Amino acid sequence: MSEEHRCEQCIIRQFNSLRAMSKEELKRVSDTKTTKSVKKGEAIFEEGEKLNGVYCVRSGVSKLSKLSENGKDQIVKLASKGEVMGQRSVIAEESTNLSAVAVDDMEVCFIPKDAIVSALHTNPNFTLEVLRHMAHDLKEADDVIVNMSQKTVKQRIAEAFLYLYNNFGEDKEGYLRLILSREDIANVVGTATESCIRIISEFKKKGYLKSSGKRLGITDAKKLQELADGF
Amino acid sequence: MSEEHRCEQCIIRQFNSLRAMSKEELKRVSDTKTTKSVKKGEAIFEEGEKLNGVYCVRSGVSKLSKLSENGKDQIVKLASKGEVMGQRSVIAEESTNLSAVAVDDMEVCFIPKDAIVSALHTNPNFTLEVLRHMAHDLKEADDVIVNMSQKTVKQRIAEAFLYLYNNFGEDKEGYLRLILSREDIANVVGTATESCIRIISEFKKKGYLKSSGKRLGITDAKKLQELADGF
DNA sequence: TGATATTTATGATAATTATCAGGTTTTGGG
DNA sequence: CCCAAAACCTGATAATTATCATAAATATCA
Repeated sequence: MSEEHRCEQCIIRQFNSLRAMSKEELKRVSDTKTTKSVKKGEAIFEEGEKLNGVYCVRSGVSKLSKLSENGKDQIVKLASKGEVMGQRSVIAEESTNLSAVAVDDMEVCFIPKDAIVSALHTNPNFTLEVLRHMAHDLKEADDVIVNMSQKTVKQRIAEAFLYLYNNFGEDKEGYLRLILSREDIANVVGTATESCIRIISEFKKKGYLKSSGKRLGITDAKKLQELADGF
Repeated sequence: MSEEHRCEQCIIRQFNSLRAMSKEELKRVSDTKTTKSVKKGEAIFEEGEKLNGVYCVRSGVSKLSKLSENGKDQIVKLASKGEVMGQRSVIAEESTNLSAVAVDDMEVCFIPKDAIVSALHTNPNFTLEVLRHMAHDLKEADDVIVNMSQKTVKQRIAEAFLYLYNNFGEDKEGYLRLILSREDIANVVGTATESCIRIISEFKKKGYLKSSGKRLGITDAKKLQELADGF
């Protein structure tokens, strides 16, 4: 299975910190990694687990979420092609605070921690690259905090659709490529599923969104943007 | 001014990533750093600025906040002794997304970026140490996101007081050492100032909090904890 | 110290959002 | 293809929170 792809040739790598690795380091990663298929809805890892490595997404999308006491999931991030999941846990040598569940059918590479950790100790370029990524993630997290506390649910939902459009694009008929359930959207935005459904219906009536089957598409991005910005 | 303290002897350093620096690197930091007093209410840097270095807090507390469109500040973090501010901006070579304003009278050391950046490129231990700190901050940020979206204002205020107690302690009479205005507390919690005041009044009536002048103290930590956890 | 500004407080009301309860539609597996 | 399960939808209502208005207490400083 691990003969299928060599990391050295993997294009995915260009998108993440692994590109800062040396030939030798990459070889080691490639020799120890395993590729894994994950069906839609399956978990890759669960909150509280100790991870023995990181997961590099080859295809598909995973939701990273955290359960709260009241039983609701808060989706903190959607990880897709090229993103590495579980870094934080490996770096800080703690158990994960997030669960990763496949939103799509996925292909992920599991890279045992040893190869990562030893590179972190010896290759400052790699470490710095990981650090840059994490700095970026932290900035994004700050933005999310501000949005959560200062914007209304309606604004946050408008923003979520623009996010889905910008990060995952749309198909030829103008429907968002990433298909999320209303419940998942609610969990991204941090609201009740019913409230989310109600607002999506409203947006459809007003002509900002369209739907066909389970697919949703944006029909008036400008209006959504205005809404998200608070007019 | 920079002769006042040598970083090599500075105890503060033990609390942050600088402890992973070599003797030579520290010497360079110490030679280029400047110490600065900041009066309560003064800004250390403002959102959008490009930082030419980082600020290491020697004493006092600073709020790191972000302005939202509606004119409200969201406080994302309170930085105190030993914490380094502005790292993210320097590492990612972007302008800051946060403003830093003194909550107390403060003493901070400004460390020009060159000394930091060159250490990041050559000393993997230092880079890794910074990375570990950032991984920790990111985990905390995720927790904040979940709290913001899943907990009520009342729960978040209860939590905020426990946070203030755990991180800054109390004086001999049992009042919180860090004195924040109701508005600042509201901005930490992400709510309207009036709502914050109302809930603090309620907590005082119920005997969870006490106040004297501008000081506030916890009188029933257990109840606050139960409240924060949702009974 | 007294005048002024700021902060804290509280009431009334409106807006937002969650919850509960019942539907309908859609989907996926046998 | 059919049937159960899941997802989606809508209404009624309750709970939470924001907003506006106004007053009292406190801090600041000339």
